[in-house]
Amino acid sequence: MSTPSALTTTSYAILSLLAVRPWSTYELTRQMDRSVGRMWPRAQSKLYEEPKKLVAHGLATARSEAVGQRSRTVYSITPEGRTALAAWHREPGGGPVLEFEQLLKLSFAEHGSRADALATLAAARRWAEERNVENRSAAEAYASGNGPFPDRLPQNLLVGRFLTDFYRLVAEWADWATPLVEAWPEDPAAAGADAAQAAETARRADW
Amino acid sequence: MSTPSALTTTSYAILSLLAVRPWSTYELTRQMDRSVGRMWPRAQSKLYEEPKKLVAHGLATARSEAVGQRSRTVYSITPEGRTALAAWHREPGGGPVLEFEQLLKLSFAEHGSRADALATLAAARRWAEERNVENRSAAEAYASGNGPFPDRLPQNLLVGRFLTDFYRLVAEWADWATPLVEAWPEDPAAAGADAAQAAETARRADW
DNA sequence: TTCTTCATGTAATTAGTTACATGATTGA
DNA sequence: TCAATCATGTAACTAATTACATGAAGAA
Repeated sequence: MSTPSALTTTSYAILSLLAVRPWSTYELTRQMDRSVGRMWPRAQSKLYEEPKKLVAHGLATARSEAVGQRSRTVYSITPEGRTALAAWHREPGGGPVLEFEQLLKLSFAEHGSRADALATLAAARRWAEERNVENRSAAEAYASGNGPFPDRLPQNLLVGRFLTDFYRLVAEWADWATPLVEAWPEDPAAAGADAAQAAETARRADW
Repeated sequence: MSTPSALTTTSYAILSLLAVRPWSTYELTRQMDRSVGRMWPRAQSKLYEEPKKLVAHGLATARSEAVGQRSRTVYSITPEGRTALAAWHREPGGGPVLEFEQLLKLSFAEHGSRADALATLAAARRWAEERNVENRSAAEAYASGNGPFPDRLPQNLLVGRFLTDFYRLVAEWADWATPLVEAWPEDPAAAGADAAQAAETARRADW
């Protein structure tokens, strides 16, 4: 039996959840969908693999429960797991990494039509609206004291504010960009520059 | 010889660059560092692989140039490549995907110390500052009409505004969060909720 | 009783990263 | 002429995704 592969940020994300309380794998996938996935998105199947690694490292234990005929696995953190988490928090941690395909397309809008660019902007706007719907419910629940894990409110506030402002940023950016693109000619390759907006953007970068 | 694997967003990112002008692979890596990498970050080595795939698909051609004793490869887009790009622009495109390890850590700050959390916030602040330095230069160059590819200014304006506002968001968020965390007790697990800030966050999600 | 959705997991594939290697160029 | 940096590329590895499979529970 070889040594298990090194822990990744994804491992620590799951270990962090286990430090709150024990979860079954399926419950972990739900949490990823809702909370952790907003800042560390991963596919479901990962969440069935990573806990096994945690167990191999001695940072978690697995318990099998019966649900009808089939079984499910519930994971719990160990004291060694808590030690590992504390060590992780002492390390720097990476800044935001953004992947934004729609922005990539707009960046090369001259190879598509103006209508394509407008559709892309509309999709980005919708994305922000959809994300904000659940986000708003969560924020309101917390504000009225009805959120889950009320003792974790101070931490959730930090996350909630960032995401709230991020969704807002996307929506406001799309609203700002749409009239600009509407003013383009049919062929974006022939679009002219908006000097005022370029100057304004430079001004906003000056802080 | 089997059919080459399907094109990914990364393929189209590179194809988009080739549509602007031919580039050597190394030049492509520079562009990724500077421009495209801000919204579609990929490792250098990818940029040596993907163009080969484009050639296999007939979307680009490779030409070998001599540089002293060694050779370098310069890639150009084909008419089929331009057609493929146009088709790509007609498809929806994904919304922003954010990976933010520092935020993940703060989200579970109760498993570290208050000092850890403050260090993480400071690192996020620095990250935003560093990104903004180059970003500001680019914005100012464009605003004064000295940017590269001046005919692409309208597109670059859309990207530039988003990134400018994003870096600003990170910095302002860190500035907002720091005094909150400073007010925590030594052990973040014992921190109390700031009801006013929770209410304000809910308000900001209301649009 | 059948259909749908919830719940649980595995297998195959791949996109992407890290690490390595080395020639060319330039400036001290 | 040596060191450092720029430039060019390959190989090995793995984290992550997509696709698949199937049992349980509840609704119609």
